[in-house]
Amino acid sequence: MSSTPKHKASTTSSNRQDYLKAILSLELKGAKASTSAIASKLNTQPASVTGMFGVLSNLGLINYVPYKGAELTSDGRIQAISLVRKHRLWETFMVEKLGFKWDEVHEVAEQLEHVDSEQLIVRLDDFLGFPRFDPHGDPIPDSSGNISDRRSLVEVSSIKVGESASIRGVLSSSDSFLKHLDDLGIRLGLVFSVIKIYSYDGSIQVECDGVREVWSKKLVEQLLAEVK
Amino acid sequence: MSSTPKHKASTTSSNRQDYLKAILSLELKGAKASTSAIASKLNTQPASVTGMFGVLSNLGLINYVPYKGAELTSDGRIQAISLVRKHRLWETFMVEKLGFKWDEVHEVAEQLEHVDSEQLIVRLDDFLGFPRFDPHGDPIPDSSGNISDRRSLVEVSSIKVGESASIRGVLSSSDSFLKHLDDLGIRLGLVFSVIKIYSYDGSIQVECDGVREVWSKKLVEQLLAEVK
DNA sequence: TTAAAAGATTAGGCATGACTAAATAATTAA
DNA sequence: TTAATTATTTAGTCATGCCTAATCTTTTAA
Ligand SMILES: [Mn+2]
Ligand SMILES: [Mn+2]
Ligand SMILES: [Mn+2]
Ligand SMILES: [Mn+2]
Repeated sequence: MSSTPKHKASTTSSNRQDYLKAILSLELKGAKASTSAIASKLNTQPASVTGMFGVLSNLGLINYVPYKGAELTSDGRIQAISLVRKHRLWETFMVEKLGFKWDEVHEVAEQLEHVDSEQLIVRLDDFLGFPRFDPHGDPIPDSSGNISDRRSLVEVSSIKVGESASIRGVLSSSDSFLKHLDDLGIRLGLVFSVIKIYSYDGSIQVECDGVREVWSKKLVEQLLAEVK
Repeated sequence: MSSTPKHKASTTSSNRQDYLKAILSLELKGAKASTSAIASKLNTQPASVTGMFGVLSNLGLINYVPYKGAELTSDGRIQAISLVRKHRLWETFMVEKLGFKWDEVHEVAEQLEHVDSEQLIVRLDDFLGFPRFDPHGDPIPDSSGNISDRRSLVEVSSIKVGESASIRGVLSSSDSFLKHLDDLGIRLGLVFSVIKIYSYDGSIQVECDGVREVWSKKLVEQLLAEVK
């Protein structure tokens, strides 16, 4: 039992961690981490971001030039990537082990990612079988911070006849879509092979567990898979 | 992604939750929640506790009379018990699913307990099979806040010949003790029956999975079990 | 090339919680 | 019953972060 400031004096508060993560996500998109961009991502005000940029800069986590935005230093990048790793592992845990839907886990992971324990993540990763992608198809950085390329996942609609693949993620999280997946028994990790492609309407015939089914074009355009 | 104050405006900050939990733990021991007692539990100063007592009192979570200490209101009690429930479920998760030792989980649970999601706990409880005791033998409050009596656990040393029981907790968390349990293959949930009690040295012969072993007096005095 | 618009920073505050030192109650011992 | 000791509260600060309004900079458009 201990009050908040004591919970293992982590180097960086959960607040600051979220800023680093927000900066990383912009950098990965090739966008500049301006105060207004970060403010809108974090639901805060540009003036507050300016203040935090000063703090993070003093901590050596970003390079900040007034009016020019922020860039992660290698220290800051390491922390941001570690946060992303935790976030995605927790999302995977919630979906794979606790039975949450793909669209229900983000907010909670946003909290869980800040739990400070190296061992917890090492063991969680192991428990989950070292997953490489989260339930949304986003890559999970490994313990050294390497992020595999999301592009190694493809839309199911682009898989060739005869190829086998496993479902790894989704591009939409609408209720109706997730419900439809449920109805069809399509879940993360499902292995299937493409038997036939119907050019008439873009639907495809697949085989899963020895059973053949047809998936519509609309469906397979929203599904991500890893080809074997 | 969102900055701390946004993480789902929980009614009570994690800080305040820890205060409520500290007060509960004193009340359960029949002790008074004085500012100095709470301060020492939370590693803070009595003056800080006085301040927080004012806040919690205004929120209707405690009754506070200056110089007389604090008492939980029924609202405060509900919140404190809910926190204890989360804490113990997370400890159980870490030990049973992630393979942590019994003495390694408290600090991390101290953080995890503050993750704010009703569903997360409902599903975690289910995933764990609705455990009634945590790895330390402490009862896990159910979702209505009922706490079963810890006294329904007994020291293994007090079990009669012919009775069956399952290991539910420990009274010590010393490294050497936990290591010894490991060596003997004694783990949470292990089912055994008492075959013989040796009055000479207080050791007992037990049968687990059809195999007979002898456990020393020192060992069985530190082990808690639930008799069938 | 300059004026308006958009973007960013500073200034001045506020809320939460913590800390130290000083003042005040409540206990305990004489 | 009084004096000393111990416990608690108050007063005055500090650090984090957030907010609004005002004041720059930088861009964009005339
Ligand atoms: Mn997410
Ligand atoms: Mn977060
Ligand atoms: Mn806690
Ligand atoms: Mn415990």
